[in-house]
Amino acid sequence: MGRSPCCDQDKGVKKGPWMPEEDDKLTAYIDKNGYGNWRSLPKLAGLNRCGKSCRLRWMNYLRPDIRRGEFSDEEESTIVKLHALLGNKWSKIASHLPGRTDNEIKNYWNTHMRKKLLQMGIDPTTHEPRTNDLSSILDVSQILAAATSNGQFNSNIFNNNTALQDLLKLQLIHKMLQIITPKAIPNINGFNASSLNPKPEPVLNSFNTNSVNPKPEPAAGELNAIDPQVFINQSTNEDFMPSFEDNWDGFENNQLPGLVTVSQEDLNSAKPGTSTATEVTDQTRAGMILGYYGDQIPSSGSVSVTPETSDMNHPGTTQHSSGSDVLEDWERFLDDETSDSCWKSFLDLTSPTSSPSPW
DNA sequence: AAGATAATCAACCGCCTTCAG
DNA sequence: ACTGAAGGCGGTTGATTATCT
Repeated sequence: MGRSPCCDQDKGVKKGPWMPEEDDKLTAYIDKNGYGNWRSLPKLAGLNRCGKSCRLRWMNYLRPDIRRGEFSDEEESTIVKLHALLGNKWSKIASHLPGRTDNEIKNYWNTHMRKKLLQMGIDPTTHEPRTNDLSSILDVSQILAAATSNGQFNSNIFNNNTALQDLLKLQLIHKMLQIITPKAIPNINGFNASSLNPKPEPVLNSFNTNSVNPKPEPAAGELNAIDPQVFINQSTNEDFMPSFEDNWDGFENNQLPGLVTVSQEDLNSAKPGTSTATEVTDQTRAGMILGYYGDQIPSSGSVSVTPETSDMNHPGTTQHSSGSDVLEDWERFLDDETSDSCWKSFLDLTSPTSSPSPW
């Protein structure tokens, strides 16, 4: 026969918030005896609680190695990247953040980081640009036109302008995808400055630009006359972002690294309107992440450079083979602090040399 | 100042996997 | 090999606190 029931004495066990005395009892018991059998622990510790409840309380709040307080930029960065890779695998994400619990990370994600990504125009579930609101993403050429008045690039507009930096990154990613699959990724022609205002979002899937942006859009002809100060003034994201100038040299000299492709199947599954959160598999997600965030393909495992299948228009394009190894490779890549490149510092939002960091 | 609304987060619920019997 | 409890996990709830009107 199997074991006896865990909480068959559940009738009458206390629920709800823990009292300090209960915490003391649980801590004292575990300090003295350790834990191993949560089922029998409450009785032995003199607690009228379910074993599960004791475990949760200990794991999430009483453990001595728990780290409380604000999440650092570095922690945010790790969470974003791991969430992009793993999805809502909070315990796995927590294992990369010493002292943080899955519950805390989950709460933090749902209350803070989801909003942040939405404000940046990124779908927090898929980590893709929200292509059903592409009008909110600027065309990089227009930004550059605004920044190069008098024929000279004015890098000052990028300083302390985190929203603009976000948009530049998004735009670059978008252009990459356009190059890879021009049919799947529509052009971005419209621009609405008011959409830069972080606002509470309506239901994501029924997002309607007009519903959030009551102001009239500028005429098409006005696009090239955008005053950069508009963006600066409208930016309310005052935290994070490495300096754009740190990454500008290579970009300015057209020294972008080779693009990273994903399979057509991956891209098809990621097309707007054809994929849902549950339909995006880990492998697809890994492929998209490699395309979005990475230029450095892990040297081992299933990922390899395959020139014969690469886009000849974009030397250096690499292709990954699908497989669960990709996830492991990518995890190793995330842990590899020695990797460094234009893309890493540009798209990797946690450049350790830049502080503060967005994530 | 008071009520309404939004944000936060501790804790519960129920499902899934592992493993003891 | 099978059964079923224990442990683990992710989704959700609801109480509390903060902010807005």
